[in-house]
Amino acid sequence: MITRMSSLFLRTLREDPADAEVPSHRLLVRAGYVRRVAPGGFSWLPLGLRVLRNIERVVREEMDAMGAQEIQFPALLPREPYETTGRWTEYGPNIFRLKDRKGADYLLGPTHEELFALTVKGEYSSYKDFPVVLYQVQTKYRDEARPRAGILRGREFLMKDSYSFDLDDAGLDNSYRRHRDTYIRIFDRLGLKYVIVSAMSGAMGGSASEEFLAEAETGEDTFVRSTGSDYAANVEAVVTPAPEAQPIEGRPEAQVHHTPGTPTIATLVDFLNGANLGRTFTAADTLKNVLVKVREPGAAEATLLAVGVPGDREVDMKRLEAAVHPADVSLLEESDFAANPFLVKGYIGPGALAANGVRYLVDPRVVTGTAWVTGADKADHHVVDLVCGRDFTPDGTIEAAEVREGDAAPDGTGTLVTARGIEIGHIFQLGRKFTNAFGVDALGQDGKPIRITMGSYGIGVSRLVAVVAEQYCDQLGLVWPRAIAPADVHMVIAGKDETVRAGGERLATELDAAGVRVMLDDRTASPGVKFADAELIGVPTILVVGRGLANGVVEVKDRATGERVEIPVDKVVEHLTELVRD
RNA sequence: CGGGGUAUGGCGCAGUUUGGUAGCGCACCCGCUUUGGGAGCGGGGGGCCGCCGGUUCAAAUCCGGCUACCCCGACCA
Repeated sequence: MITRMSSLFLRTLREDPADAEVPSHRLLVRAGYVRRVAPGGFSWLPLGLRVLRNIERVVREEMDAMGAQEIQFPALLPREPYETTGRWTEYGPNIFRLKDRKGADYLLGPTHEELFALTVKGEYSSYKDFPVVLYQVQTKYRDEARPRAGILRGREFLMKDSYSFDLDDAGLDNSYRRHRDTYIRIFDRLGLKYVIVSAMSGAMGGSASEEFLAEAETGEDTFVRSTGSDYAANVEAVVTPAPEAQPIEGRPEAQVHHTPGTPTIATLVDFLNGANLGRTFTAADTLKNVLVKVREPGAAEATLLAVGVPGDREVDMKRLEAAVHPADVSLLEESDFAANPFLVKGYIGPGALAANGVRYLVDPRVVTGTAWVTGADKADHHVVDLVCGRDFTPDGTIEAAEVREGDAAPDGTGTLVTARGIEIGHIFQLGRKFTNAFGVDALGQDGKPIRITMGSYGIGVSRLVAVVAEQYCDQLGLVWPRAIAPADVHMVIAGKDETVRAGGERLATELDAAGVRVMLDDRTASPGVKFADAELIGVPTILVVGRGLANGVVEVKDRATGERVEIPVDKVVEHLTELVRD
């Protein structure tokens, strides 16, 4: 195919759009790939649509290769199935709802688990039909509170979502594994730098959910990686290595000290170090007990939960929430302290918690035999050398302490460093939540119904355009990987000389005949404009046909490396055909 | 929802303090020249200055109200 820039629906911008911050947004707008229509809503212009379609093609090829079958649901959906699963309410303000002329409720699909489950229920009913994997590439709608960063987070976006249906857990594991392998192939073909992180804490089951995060400074997700291995995880999923339990014998007795004016860890440590106790204390020697209220879904009342973490660390609310999911967490208010007088603010200790039946979960570093400085449940008093397993016994451990750079990696290979990423894929063993809601069964060999188990798997297709742009760009513009580039070769005709123009045209025709996708800059603009646009647009190979033609050579420039070589005209088709094939 | 900012031609901006017939660059159209790194000269088209109301002889500019958008945070996967 030859794309003539003289008639291509394209206008590049010399300046950055004022409202674009992140590189992908800036460049995709400047290079004329997308235009903003509404907050979180973009139109795809010819070049952008090509890249989007190319990414779709890669996704479809790999999904088809794993045996998934493509179907397509409407984006406009009736309320009822979402009412059945409770998500009409659960989604809150995050879905677009609308009414038809009769007043019936509809929504614009944010995701389609309900429809897939219902469709399988409607068509299949024998164990012989399973397993089956269905997918669609569909426009999704979410009423994001704050769309941002161009097409990285929009309110309308293109997503590939697939769903597996299996008879048993082993089948689900297998479907999950196959999706994981397929996703790796897709993201590798797109040339992305990414990590696979566990999306849930260990307590909820290891491989039940993983996220694919593309590395990008502009990413919204923080994850950690090990300096010594491939280990990577969401901060919420980091498992703290527990130290060995220590012998209790020989530990000094616990002693209560009068520690006036020490409601914070810093003031306490200062006080202890000035109290002639014969040793030096640090914040890590103290045990900070933070009280929260936890409300289980559907429960009317919240219950108290005490979380004990080493005093040198904050409680990370996101980690705490992930650890108690699906329950809600909230901080205590003054009225809660008033209602529970045994909670002495700033001086809460394990003693009062146990005496009053408050569930007490501690950081995994708090193991049997470790000694702590903590609250004595009395204003201005702390207890020193309170030994875990002797003087107090927690109800269990919880991953709630903040994760910091330099912490030991859970796999013991090195230390953790933090990085930022953009979620590009998510694979998830859903289990029977939706099949239970709709009663999706298959009749087994023995004539008894088998409840089907589901997996759900998503790829943000439109987001990938921006993610690739984010990872492949430089000062001058975009630099597309060949697999998804809008063309293979961007030919700049430099000069108005009629023989140069004719030579370029002839070459373009030959390249086209050889199966090379050519973007032909046949505009009358000056050479500087054409070179700048070629670099901005980011086709992987730039071919300059100009003054060299008189000597029988043209120039081939690699957009990524900037490297340029002169090639004899009669060799250029062969040369470029090889390049494209690689 | 909290904090900050912005709103003037397709894009990027000045003009608002101190009210007086809306301007610059890019892009676009015409002519001549130019053609290997965002050309030059000349001529031209295009704007209810976000919206509503007020003050005034006169409002982009002053006053009141509203709305939209951007950024940070909260929220969201």
